[in-house]
Formats: sequence, structure tokens, C-alpha cells
Amino acid sequence: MEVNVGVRKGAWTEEEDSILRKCIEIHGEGNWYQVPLRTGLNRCRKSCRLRWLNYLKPNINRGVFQEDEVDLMLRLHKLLGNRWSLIAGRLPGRTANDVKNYWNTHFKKKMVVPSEPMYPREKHNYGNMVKIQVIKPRPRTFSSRFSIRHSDKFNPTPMKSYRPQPVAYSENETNWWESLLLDNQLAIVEEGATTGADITSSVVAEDHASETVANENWHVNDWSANTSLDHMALNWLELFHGNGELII
DNA sequence: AAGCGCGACAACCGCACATAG
DNA sequence: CCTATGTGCGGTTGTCGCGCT
Repeated sequence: MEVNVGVRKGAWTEEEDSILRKCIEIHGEGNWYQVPLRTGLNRCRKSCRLRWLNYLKPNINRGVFQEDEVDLMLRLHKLLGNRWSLIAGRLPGRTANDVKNYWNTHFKKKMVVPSEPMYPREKHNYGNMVKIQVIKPRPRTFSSRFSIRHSDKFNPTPMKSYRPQPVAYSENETNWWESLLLDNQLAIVEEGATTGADITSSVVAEDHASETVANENWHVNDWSANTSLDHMALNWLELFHGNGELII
């Protein structure tokens, strides 16, 4: 159990920033538990980590969001939901906190909240809009997706974070799918891929091979990334073929 | 000038996951 | 298999500054 009695909170001073920066220059990122001990900073490890990741880390873009960034953010949010870290991973120099704050400030109040998701996946028609609901489990590692935490065994209350999130696309969104997925990725589908998994593996491979999108958080073994692509591909299939199958 | 509302964003909190032992 | 520890994420809160009345 972590005890943070007397730990300083609130805004960081320049001196604290300087100390933290030096510590990470010497020891590198990670091992945040050691940071307060090494630096003597009267801050909890979480606070140190957050300060570094959201503010002190080099190459963070602290400028105003450009039009193209906002556009991409909107599209990615439609695709991924509140997956701020993934969205930020596609916006060079932006942090998840930046993206989240920007979204909450500029778009949250303007959003129309979709109806409660249903399980299993259902499809509804709203006028000329096709609403596709896809169950999106909290994307963690594959092995843990269906495991039950020890602490939950005797208290199996539904976890907020596991609540599925609906994804809705209008049919004219297909243009964007074409722009997001590279031509050769689209070809994967045209050439006969019929499942989300098929497309996912191909898209991941293409993504890495082409290096068209620089993203240090995008790893082949990152299940969350794969999941995003899985749903991206699945929804794409739904739109174009109407026969997407989520293979788990 | 003072008070108020609100936007922007930094920071905190709680929870879930990964993994080592 | 279980527990403890370390880490990461998303939601929420706190604070500050600015504009309006």
C-alpha cells in the first residue's frame, strides 16, 4: 500500500522541474518509484511521472492545436472513443492529457451522447445514418482480457472501465476510411480478406513496413493498437460488406 | 474597481493491468 | 496460483487568467 503522508501537491515550481529533469537525464525514464528517493522531491511517484510525461518531456508540442491536428483528433475519436493515449500517439508531440483537455474543452459539451450500448452487437437505423455498435472491451493484453481479477472474484460488480463503447459511423464516413487506410490496405480487403482479424494483421504489417505514421507507441505486440485496428477493420467491413465477424 | 462566469489546462485520484517473486 | 509492486490510463477536480457586466 502506498502512503503519501505530507507529500506536496499542486503546481510544480521551476526548481522542482529542474530537479526532476536532471534526475531523468541521469537515470532515464521509468522506475518512478525511485524518483522521489533519488531526487529528494517531496512528490509522489505518480506526480513525478505525470509532470515529466505531460510537461517536461522533450519534443512536447505546447503550441495551439492546428486545424489538421483537430481534424485528425476528431476522426480518431470517432474511431477510438476516449482512448486518449492512442489518439495522442497519432498526434506527434501531443500528450494524452493535452488531447483529453482539448477535447473536453472544445467538443465534450457539443457531443450528442449515443444510447447505452447493447450486447451482443446490434445495428440500428437512424434515418439515413447507420449506427453500428461494436463491443469494445478495455483493450489490454490479450491474456488478461477474460481473466477475473482475484479481488473481483467475490465481488463481481461490473467495472466501469469495461463498459462497452458504441461506435457510430454514417455511411458517408467511408471516404474517410479510404483516406485513413492506405490504398494497399484497402486492397487487402478487396483481395478477399473477410474478417477483422485478417485485415488487422495485414494493416499492422503494412503500417510498420511503410513507416508512414511515426508513432513510438505503436508496436506489433501492443494489443491495444491491434484492437483498434481490429475494430477499425471490422467497422470498415460492416460498411462495405455488411458481414464483419469479430474473431476472438 | 469588484464580482462573476467560463475557458484552458495542470494536476490529482482511483482503478486496472503486467509481472516478478 | 496468489500477492505485492510498479506502471499506465481515463475521469475528475483545482487553479488561474481573461472578458463581461
